[in-house]
Amino acid sequence: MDIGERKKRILKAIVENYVETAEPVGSKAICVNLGLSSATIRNEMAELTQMGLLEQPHTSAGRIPSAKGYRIYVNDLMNRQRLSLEETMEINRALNLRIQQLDTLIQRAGTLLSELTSYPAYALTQGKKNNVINRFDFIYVDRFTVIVVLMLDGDDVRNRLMHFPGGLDETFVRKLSTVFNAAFTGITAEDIDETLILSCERACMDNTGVVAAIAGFAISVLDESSPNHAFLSGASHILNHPEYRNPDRAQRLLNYLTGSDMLLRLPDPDEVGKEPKIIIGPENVSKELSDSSVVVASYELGSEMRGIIGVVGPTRMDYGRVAAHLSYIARELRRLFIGSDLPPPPPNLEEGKPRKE
Amino acid sequence: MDIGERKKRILKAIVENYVETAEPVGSKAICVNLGLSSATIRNEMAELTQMGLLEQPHTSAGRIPSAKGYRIYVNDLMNRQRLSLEETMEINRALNLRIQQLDTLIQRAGTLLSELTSYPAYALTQGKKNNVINRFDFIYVDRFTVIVVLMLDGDDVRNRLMHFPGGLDETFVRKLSTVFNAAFTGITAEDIDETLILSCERACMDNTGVVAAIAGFAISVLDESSPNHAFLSGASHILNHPEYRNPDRAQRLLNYLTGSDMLLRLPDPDEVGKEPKIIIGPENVSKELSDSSVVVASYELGSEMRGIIGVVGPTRMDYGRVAAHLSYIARELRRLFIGSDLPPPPPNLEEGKPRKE
DNA sequence: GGTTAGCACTCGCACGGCAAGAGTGCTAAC
DNA sequence: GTTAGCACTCTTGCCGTGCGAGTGCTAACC
Repeated sequence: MDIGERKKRILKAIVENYVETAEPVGSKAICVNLGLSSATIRNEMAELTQMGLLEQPHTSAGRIPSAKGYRIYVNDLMNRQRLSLEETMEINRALNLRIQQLDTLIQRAGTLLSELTSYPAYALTQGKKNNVINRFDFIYVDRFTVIVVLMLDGDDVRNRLMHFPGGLDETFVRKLSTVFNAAFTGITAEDIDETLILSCERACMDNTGVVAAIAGFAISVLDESSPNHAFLSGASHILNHPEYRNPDRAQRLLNYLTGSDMLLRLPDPDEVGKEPKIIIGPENVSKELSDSSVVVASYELGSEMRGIIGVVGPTRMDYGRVAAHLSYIARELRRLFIGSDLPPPPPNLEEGKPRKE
Repeated sequence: MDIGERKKRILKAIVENYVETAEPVGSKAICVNLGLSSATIRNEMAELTQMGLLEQPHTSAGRIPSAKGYRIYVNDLMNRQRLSLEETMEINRALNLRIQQLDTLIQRAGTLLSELTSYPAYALTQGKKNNVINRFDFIYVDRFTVIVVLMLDGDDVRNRLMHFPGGLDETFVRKLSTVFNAAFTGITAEDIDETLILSCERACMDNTGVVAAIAGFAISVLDESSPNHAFLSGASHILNHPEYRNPDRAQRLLNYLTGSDMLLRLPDPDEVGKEPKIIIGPENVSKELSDSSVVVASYELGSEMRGIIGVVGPTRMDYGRVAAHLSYIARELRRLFIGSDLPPPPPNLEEGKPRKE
């Protein structure tokens, strides 16, 4: 859409004024900044309204930007903001704490994003599907107890302590190790069936269900090893914004955000670039968000984990500010991961050597 | 406090009417049910007000129960409610799904409680502090990679895959195993200090930091092994209740409930019995809850995990109904745990043998 | 003496009218 | 093309009013 230079300046002024005040913007409010009389602005406003970039709540009120107006603002008019030194310092400080779990890091990033922007933030982790078993190890604890250690693709390691009231001896456990490593490595959940388990039982000469129990553990690990989590932070922030002073509207959004199927509705990391993507009001696919906006970016932590992180707020959102924060946090996540002296493939979500700090 | 029989009946009627309608209760509203004239009720009401069991928002309004009034209602007057068959069935259905993680089970119980009562529910898990190491095992993967498996008290097992770019051979790993099992078992986080690590390094003849890295892992496991989690469900339910239609008040409670220090402020399971404990308005220690009530019970899942589960809502809460639900869910959690054919000490949060279903 | 009918009184609340203020669209002059 | 001026519209806050719910008190009643 090609609109004149002056119209752009007016639209920009209206958006920024409205974002700040949450009140419809009248012609007088912006005429001083633009060096034009209010009448001129009114004429332009009328045209911008005709073009669908502005809306008028009622005849004698000022204008507010439409979704289309925001879109043009975001695409062409918005100043790319940079964070102040203090802000970047704050982010660094909050994220650089010794983090044990990648999950926790992401959750903290979400909380931080929410605190900095005063909007609810969500962070989605999408664990890599390490659905291939690389090796089995069995630790013989005592006659009734064995620890089964399963190594998966992506250097993920899982264990389970298992009790077998029937008792078993070390020779049998060694046998188990041989058999399972031969039969169960390089396979996926679908490959494990009755036949495979039966053949293992025969190979181990087991009729006590030990083999079946271990196979069950393997299946459950393969099944659960796409640990998608969604973290929501600062949901109550929406109550600060006048558009959600209406409790019903606030509740609708809150319900949507905390709904159990949230995970399914979040965009796929593939669809979201590393740079913040801004989705304005009706551009959202889910109608519950049709009067809210979303700013979202994807992150990737090595081969281990990826996901998206973003904020949700009213369409009247300070997109520039939010995008700047989000962009910085996403970049920082990446840097933290690559820049840390983690060994390249991070062992089981934690670092292998103490980190220098 | 000894109040007359008739006053009790009146108080009970007022509480129940108020819980239902959320409106101050006038003398006429309850006179038919009690078979007394409104004037008589008025006289009694005046006395109950004098005694501090009722309150009057303003002169020409009805009465609402005071915190003291609720307390007497809860202690003496409330009918113990039982759940309907459908309700118990619903609970059973929701909880009996195949649960992999105890954490998930508790979280689901919280969500269920929230859905059934229409109040926010929180569930706190307080993992047993297994802060003693029982044994070390080392699995030699390749020249640069070792999996360290740590067995803790309470049959908890942790592992970590570690990369050592310097490389190490199998003999050295066996040495590590001997040394660590000798020096590091039966100790707590405080026992691990520079001296201990140095002596291990000497014993292993290690100057590459491998020993230090493994000790670091041990410390981090000991530190983090009190996995307390707090789950909050259905927070947005509060917006349904007229007392929280005021967004500021709603936000205050929401902020409190989602605040990061929530864990610290929840009562200790020891202080809470298995039967629902009802804490009314100002009886709450934290002033943020002074106009809200809490109904809470503790649960215990074997030696593995315990915690509390409860709901938060306005003082005008249907205590009988909430207590009935909470009581049933807490009992069901216990039954699920004991009744399942988990081996008595459940191995690492999961079952050791496939469960019959 | 406890209970009840009656009545005056209080107070919150919803309603309607009114004035003020903000903002517009249009016209005419620059 | 720009701007000053003006009539018009519409919201908002305010005030007074009437209504209704509910009370407290008194006097009669059982």
